[in-house]
This record gives sequence, structure tokens and C-alpha cells, in this order.
Amino acid sequence: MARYKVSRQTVQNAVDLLRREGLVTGRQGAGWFVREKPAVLRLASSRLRRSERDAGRGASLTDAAQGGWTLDSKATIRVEPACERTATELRIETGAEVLIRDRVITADGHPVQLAVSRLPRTLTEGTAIERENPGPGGIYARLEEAGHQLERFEERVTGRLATADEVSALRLDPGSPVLAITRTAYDTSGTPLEINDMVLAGERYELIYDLPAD
Amino acid sequence: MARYKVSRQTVQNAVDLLRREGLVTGRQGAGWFVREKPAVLRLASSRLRRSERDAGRGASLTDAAQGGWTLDSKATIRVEPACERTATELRIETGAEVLIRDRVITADGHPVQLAVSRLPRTLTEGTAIERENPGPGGIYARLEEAGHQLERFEERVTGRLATADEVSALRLDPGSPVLAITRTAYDTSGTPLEINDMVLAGERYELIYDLPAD
DNA sequence: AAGTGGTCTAGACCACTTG
DNA sequence: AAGTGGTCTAGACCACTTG
Repeated sequence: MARYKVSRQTVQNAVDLLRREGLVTGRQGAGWFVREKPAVLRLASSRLRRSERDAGRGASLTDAAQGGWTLDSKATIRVEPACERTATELRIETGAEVLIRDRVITADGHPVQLAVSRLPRTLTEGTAIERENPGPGGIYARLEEAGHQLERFEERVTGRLATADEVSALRLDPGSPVLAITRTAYDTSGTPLEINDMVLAGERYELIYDLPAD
Repeated sequence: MARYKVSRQTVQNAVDLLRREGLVTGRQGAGWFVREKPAVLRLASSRLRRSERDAGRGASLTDAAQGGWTLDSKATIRVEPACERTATELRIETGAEVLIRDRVITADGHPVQLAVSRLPRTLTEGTAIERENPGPGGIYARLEEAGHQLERFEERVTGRLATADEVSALRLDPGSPVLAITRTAYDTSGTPLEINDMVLAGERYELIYDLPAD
């Protein structure tokens, strides 16, 4: 204000621009700080390979191994009747039981990803998928053990601004961009087994996809 | 201001929040308007298949066919010496000639994507790749005709906020999220042939990737 | 206690559009 | 001309931190 002879509000607007560009963070009472360039986590597309599951690594842990991060997650498990969207996408009846695994994934202790996974209850009842820790290779390994051979995954990616809930869960600054990914897992008969809605801090992740030319 | 008995600035801040969430747009002198939910353009991963090129469709046109959009693009072609990053990624010498195709892609007349494509000049000299319109199947078809068989593509995706330049080029509201994709095309010997830096209006696109399970 | 950031009021002026 | 949005000044108060 003194240096440029402008009012408080003008400085606030200026510094708010820098905040929204992700360059600085303000802490009330403490000051404005240049933001540390957040290290990029890479989700190589190899993370969904069967060889990784066979080696006992779930999709998230494969990422961790790649980037040198210590990944961890807390899961809340619950059963709910399928809403219309879920029913359509899982091709089950509206109201049928759905197992929901609601996870917060942390990297070196910091929350970096939200993941809400939905499966028809008929596939999960009595399996380790209903436990917080589903064991080596994750839920995909358990599905295959139960005879549901996976064939392919589809990921749909969009970019948008974080909602208020995401801002608080991922400790983002308001107005931060996120990557929203919806992954569907299909078995060899083309039946969807799982839908996973993920939200990632946009600037902390780089997604890597490998695509064949023919 | 009258309804809630608050000051002008307070209303401005409130409405600015809605703007950043992508819900409304302000036009000076005209008013605030609820933003039309922008239709989603889908980039199916099939867009890089050889069958599409053989059918005469480039990657962008395949998108268009899928979503019912009329896609168009304006390209500026230029030759520059390779900067360090480009040289490393294309595995050529710093300063070697690079062909740059700088494109703005429009959907139904509205700019929706920026794409800057870089290829070693040695691959493009005397080919239609150096023309604004490279012909049916796009530059990938021309590369294969010249004997450079494509094997795979790698796409790296991040989410971030639009820069000031991107805001004006894509007619975005300030603070809008974008998807930044860097695609590298490799031939059968594993040599990179092209690097394409794309910037997409985050909320207008949904990227679709297909991943095999094994 | 003094110095930060965050947000607010009241009033002003300019650019743009015509509800 | 009157009504919009955008931005600014000057001053105020509260929450939080300790430069």
C-alpha cells in the first residue's frame, strides 16, 4: 500500500490473483508466502497392469513406488442402495446394494487424492474387499481371485475447480484446479465391476497414458 | 446491495466466487448471466488409431465426428532452432531446425483448444506437414507415408489454471481451469517423432482413455 | 502490544449497454 | 439518459501470529 500508494482492497485483489495462479499462499496473521512448487506424482498407466497386482501392489502403491512417495490411505466402508447413476453405470437395479469404499489417499502424510469406489454388493460380500485393507494387490486382485477376470479399464478425465468440500479435504487454496477421473473396470464379458470417482489436486499430479498407434 | 444491505464490494466478491466456479459470467454494462453449461467434447482414445487415419480422419476430426461438432483449426507454420527442452525430448541437437505447427482449434466457431506441435525439420522438409493443411489423416498419416511407422503415443495430463494468454485465446473467464496435455508420438524404433503441447478448456472437455488390464 | 491477513462499508469514477 | 459491471480510495473491525 505504501510503496504503490494504493488502498488495502487493491492490494488484496492483486495478491488474490497471485494466489489463484498458485504462486503464493496467505496465512492469516502470519503473512504471504511464495508457495513451494509441489512435486509431481506420476500415475503411470502401467499401474493397472496384472503384473503389478501379481507382485502384490495395488494401483496406488504402484504410483508410490514410482515417485518415491510414502502413500497411505484411510478407507471408510459402507453399503448403500444404488442411486440412479450408479445403477445405470454398474448395470444393476436401482436400489440394489452397493459397496462403497470412500478413501482419502495421503502422500508423505498430506492428503492428495479422494477416491470413492462403488461395486455391486454381490461381488464383494464375504470378501476382503469389504475390509478397510483388502490385502496385497488391492481390490482388483481380490476380484480376480473370486473369478472375475479383468479385461480393461476406462478412465474419463476432466479439469475443474475444487468444490468447497474438496478444498478442505485436500487442504487446497480456494479456486485451485483439480483433475476429476472416473474409472470403470470391466471384466472379460464387458460387465462393469467397479466405478471409481477420483479427485486429484491438479497441480500435484501428472497423469501418464500410453496409447497404441494401431 | 439493497436486498442484503451490503456494500458494492461485498456483492462483487460474492459474484466473483460464482464466476470462478464457472456458474455465471459478467459482461460489463450488460449484467450477470447464468453460464450455459458447456457441452462436453470427448476425445476418445480411439482417435489415435491407424484405422481412423486410413479413413482420412486426423485426431481432431475424429473427435468432431464423435460429438457432432464442426471442428476447424487455423495453423501457423514456422521453423525455429530447437530449445533445450525440445532438443532433449525429440532427441536432436540443441539449435537443430524444428518445424512448429501452432494451432488454434475451434468447435462451431468457438476456440476450444490450443496445440503447439514440434517435429524435427528433417522429417518434414518437402512434405505436406509444412503446409497449413497437411491433407487427409493429418500429419500422422503423412509421417507414415514417408516411412515413419508410428508405434505408440504417450500423453501426460495435468490440471492447472489458465494463463493470461490462454484466457484471451480461449475466451475463458480469468481463473478458469485448463487441461494441459503433452503428447509424444514414437515410431517403431522408439524414436520420438513429434511433441504436441495442448491446452484445453478444462470444463469443456472430457478425455477418455482405454487401458488394458494385462 | 504490534503487526499481519480477511473482510466489510460508503462513496467515487469510468466503461459499456440499453435489461 | 439511466442502468449496468469493474475498480478504486479511505477508513473500520476482527482473527490470528509473533516476521
